[in-house]
Amino acid sequence: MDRQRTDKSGETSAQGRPTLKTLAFMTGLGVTTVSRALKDAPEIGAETRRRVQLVAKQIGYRPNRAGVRLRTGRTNVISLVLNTDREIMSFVSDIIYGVSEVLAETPYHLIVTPYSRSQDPMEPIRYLVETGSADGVIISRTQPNDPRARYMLEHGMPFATHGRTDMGLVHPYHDFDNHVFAMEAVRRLASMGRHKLALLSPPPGLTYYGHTLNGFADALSEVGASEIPFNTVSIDHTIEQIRTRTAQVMRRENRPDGFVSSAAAATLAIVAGIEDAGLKLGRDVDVVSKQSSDLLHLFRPELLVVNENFRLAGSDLARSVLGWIGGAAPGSLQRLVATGEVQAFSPPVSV
Amino acid sequence: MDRQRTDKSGETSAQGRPTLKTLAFMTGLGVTTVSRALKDAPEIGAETRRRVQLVAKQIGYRPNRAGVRLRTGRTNVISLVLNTDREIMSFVSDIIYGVSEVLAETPYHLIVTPYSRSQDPMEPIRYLVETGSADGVIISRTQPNDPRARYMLEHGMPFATHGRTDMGLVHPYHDFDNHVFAMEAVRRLASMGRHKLALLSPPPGLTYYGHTLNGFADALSEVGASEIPFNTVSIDHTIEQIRTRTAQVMRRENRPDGFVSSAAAATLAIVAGIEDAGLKLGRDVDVVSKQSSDLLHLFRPELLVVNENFRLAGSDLARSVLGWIGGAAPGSLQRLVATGEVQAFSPPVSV
DNA sequence: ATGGCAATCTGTAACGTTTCAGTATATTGA
DNA sequence: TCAATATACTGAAACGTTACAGATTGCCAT
Repeated sequence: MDRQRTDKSGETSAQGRPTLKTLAFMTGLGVTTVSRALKDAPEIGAETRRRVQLVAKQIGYRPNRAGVRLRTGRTNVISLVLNTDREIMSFVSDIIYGVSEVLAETPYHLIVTPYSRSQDPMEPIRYLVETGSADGVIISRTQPNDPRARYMLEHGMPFATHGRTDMGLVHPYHDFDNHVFAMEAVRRLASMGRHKLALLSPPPGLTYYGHTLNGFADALSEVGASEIPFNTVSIDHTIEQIRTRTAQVMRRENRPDGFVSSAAAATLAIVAGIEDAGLKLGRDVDVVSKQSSDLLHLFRPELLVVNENFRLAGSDLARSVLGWIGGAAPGSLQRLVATGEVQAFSPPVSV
Repeated sequence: MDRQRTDKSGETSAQGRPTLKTLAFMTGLGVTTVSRALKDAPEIGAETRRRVQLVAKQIGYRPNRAGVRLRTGRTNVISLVLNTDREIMSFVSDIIYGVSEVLAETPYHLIVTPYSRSQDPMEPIRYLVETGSADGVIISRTQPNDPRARYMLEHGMPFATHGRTDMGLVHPYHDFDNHVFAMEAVRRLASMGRHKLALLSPPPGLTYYGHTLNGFADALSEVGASEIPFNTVSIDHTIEQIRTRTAQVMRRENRPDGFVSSAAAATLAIVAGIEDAGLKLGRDVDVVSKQSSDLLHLFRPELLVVNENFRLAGSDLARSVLGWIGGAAPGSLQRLVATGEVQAFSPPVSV
């Protein structure tokens, strides 16, 4: 049995939603004419065009996505590829909101394609490309030599990355300037008299790990501060791991008097570790942290923060992919966001 | 020009991905036979079936979604409808992870359908139903008399709600027992000698607002405690609003000595407000809060918490919608999750 | 007049799938 | 032996869309 009762003439009987055939019947034109009239094709008379569009609006015609997709191969879908087991207190929702915001004005749908710990990160990408399930893809956790970017470039799938790559290939990206972030953080700590600094870095392997490390190192030598190694943990470790590791290092003789943290959740753990060791934030040690929502000052007003806007990242990434799909040069769709200044919430305690 | 070069026989030339026609050509069968063999139809010979399935696996055949969708009307899509401007420190990512987790094992894709402050919450629902863009829908921010649920029920769109409705209609839901949560919270506070309690409630209008209020009231009378009105704010208000309102109420003579908070982010604001008023958590006042990730004890170890698992909610909701689509009785797909016990992280200070 | 041409419009086919209505062959019952 | 029937398979049509290759009309230059 057929699920829809549409008679040959295209007259919708009761339930079926209108199709081109319906419009053709109502206007007395052929479906081809209707189709072209709706997309403002040049060889359609001005009056016919207006008439068709009016009727279409009146009866609430919406093109059938499956029909378009089958015929043209265009899916009107953007896929956001997400790792589902990193990042607590996650920025993921912000990115999704940002992407949604942009796609809402377009015929595009957002589909979320997950992959997990156990999987090859290439798997969802291959799936999307092979099945042609999306017109464009957004990926995060970008690596300097990212096989996903290379693969999509080779296969002509438009995409945008959250974070840059570093393999001489040109593609849209949105990135936060973590080099400058780390430098500003170090400078700020130095200006407060902190000169033995530890860095809680992003996970090694991701591009911004390098950016952060370089910025940190550059600023250290600029201000003449020294590094206390803290590289056995990264922001990908659990809260507990970071906390105990921080407590350990804070109990040592040569302990840091300043921390730079690349993520808000991790900062909670660092502070907890500091206090576990019997030390006090703002007196014995200062911490500069990135945050994506304005909450850390509630946690400890002594914290110094730099804001990273993931919602902006999301909308920017969405616009970039759409731009590439629309024919723009991928090289023109790259954006490096400048770090805002380091913000304090309580007056600094003199050391 | 056609985007794909597939000759009449179905032999894929280079780039095109295999279709039923390809399989038909390779096996020497008709497309109908191949189609039926792949879905284990009874009138296909056992050997043929195995042969077709083998070849299909070998060449990596995947049914074309647009083809299936056009022909059958099935989209293989579940839509998660989200409000994009509530909830900082949002549980949204957890729900998405939970849903993804379940859908990953199925042919279903997850599409995120947003709506914002300015829009009618019915709009995305109508869109989904009218365009048939999804086989099932998940909604949150459920109301006792929810027009979205009613509409989808009337139009035969399977769905599941995060939170219950209360209009005598039966549909799948996943809900956290906020009645019990509020009761346990009050009991715990009372057991610590706190008897003037304030409730930071969910936004009025949502179903669990009522559940929470009732649980709070029931327990108040049970333990003989009294309520300090705190209903000019809800967890939907901004951090700043909650903070200043808390500080106000804490400066009054008849101030609360205990808070029950329905959301973790709001709890940060409550504590900030308490401290703004020069009072101390654990000494002057205790706070019981729900949280969805295990972070509040880092914020203030004196906080008392109850965990709500949104990832579980997501996977549960996904399973429910799939179940309904698959023909299960909607009434059998309802789940009320019991509240875990109130957890403390530091020994209670005697009052 | 006639051929050419621009301006509008139209029918057909195809995208990949599933369903309907068969067809061909082998098997059974009388 | 012949018809009835079960088994295994098949072609055609349809879902809604767009691209291709016309078709029709009127108008102008020759």
